[in-house]
Amino acid sequence: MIEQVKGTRNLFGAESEKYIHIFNTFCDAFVDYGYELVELPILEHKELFIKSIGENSEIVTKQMYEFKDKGDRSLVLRPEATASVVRFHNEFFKNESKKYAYFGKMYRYESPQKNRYREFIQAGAELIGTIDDYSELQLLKSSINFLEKLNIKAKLNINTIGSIEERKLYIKELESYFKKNKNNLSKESNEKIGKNTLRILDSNDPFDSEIIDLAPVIYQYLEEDTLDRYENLKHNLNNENIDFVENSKLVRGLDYYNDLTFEFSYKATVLGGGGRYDKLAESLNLGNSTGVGVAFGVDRLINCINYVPSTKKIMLIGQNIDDIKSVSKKLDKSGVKYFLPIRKSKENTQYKEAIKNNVDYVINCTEMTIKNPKNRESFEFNMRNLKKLI
RNA sequence: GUGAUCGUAGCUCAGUUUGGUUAGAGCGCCUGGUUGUGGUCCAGGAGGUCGCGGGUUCGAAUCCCGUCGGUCACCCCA
Repeated sequence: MIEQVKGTRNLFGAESEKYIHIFNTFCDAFVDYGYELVELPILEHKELFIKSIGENSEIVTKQMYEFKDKGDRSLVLRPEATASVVRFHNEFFKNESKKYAYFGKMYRYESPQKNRYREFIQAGAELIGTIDDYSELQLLKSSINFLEKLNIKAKLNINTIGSIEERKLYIKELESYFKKNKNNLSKESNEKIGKNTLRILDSNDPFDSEIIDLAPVIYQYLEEDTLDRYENLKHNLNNENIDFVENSKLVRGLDYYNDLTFEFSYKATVLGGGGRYDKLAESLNLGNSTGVGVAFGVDRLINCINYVPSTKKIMLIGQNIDDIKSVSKKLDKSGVKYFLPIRKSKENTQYKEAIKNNVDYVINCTEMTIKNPKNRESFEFNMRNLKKLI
């Protein structure tokens, strides 16, 4: 038997219903509020991610699906979309400021487990061009609105990681601190010293916790301007009554962020995150647009929400096509949607099919009756009776 | 990349310890009948390369090796 590719997912039944609901909710929260939906290619040049995410990042060194096409181009399946959106923006709207929304598949070659797939879906939003603190605020507000519409009470964690220069300084200090204490750090963390020093802060090995707790905090290495901007954001959030937790150890996996970084988590799961990326366009040689963005893991949202569709399901049954046709014509005219039996099987079989599909009303097109299979109520079929029920 | 665990019918699983006719069950599916305040009941039927490949053996679902896939954890992340 041909098995499915490792780390891919088939969304079906209740899961695909959730998928539709999440997409619709995403459009309600972002697209309907002026974020323009952009459907970008899954294939991109490898270079785009090396120059944006960072040469030494885990994603670039280990996790990209890459190959040469027949024209000898080095292509990859996109591991994330922010760099693509920045590429798109600067290709077509270089001197403008715009808001974007995207919803699509991403690919990372990792070992799959709960809430982590090799082919996964991200829903994200980006504000690109000349942006400011108000841009950050509204992105966070839209994100919270999105999660609330999905009935998720997520926790917002925020942090500032300063400019790239400030961060360099901090990393240097952190590196020498960790080197001094390397005997009290786990093997994994030791391997990261010098290569991925910041990421050590993220370690959840209890052995590391003491050293990490006593590590120098980034805020000591930031310029007054940077801290002012951060204070300003916190002020704005408070002003909007948005709950957040400040976490000086919040370090995100992509190199291009500066100043603001944030994450939305629910229980132990990170549902989404993002931040500011003012130098991303520059590092791609695409100009000097600034930006801020968020991305949500749609698979994680699917795994986390409870959702029962609220529209009533109706199914028509009957063995005579003409009978069904006359009823369906009336429903079509009123814009009422319905299921049809998969074939002209016997009535009892069709009735069972309706029950299996969990429909709310069955219309028997031969008897011209409406039946509720849950409580066995029966009504004469006409549009007035039906409208009363749905 | 590392580790644990699983893989037999569409689904849930028994059978693997101790190798032995033609590999089973329940549910589901199909056909016919029954019921018609319709989900019941009866009869019949379809459906399996026992994940895949190799090895040991007279003989492998069963033992050994490899591999692919699922689940989970580490790592990392959304």
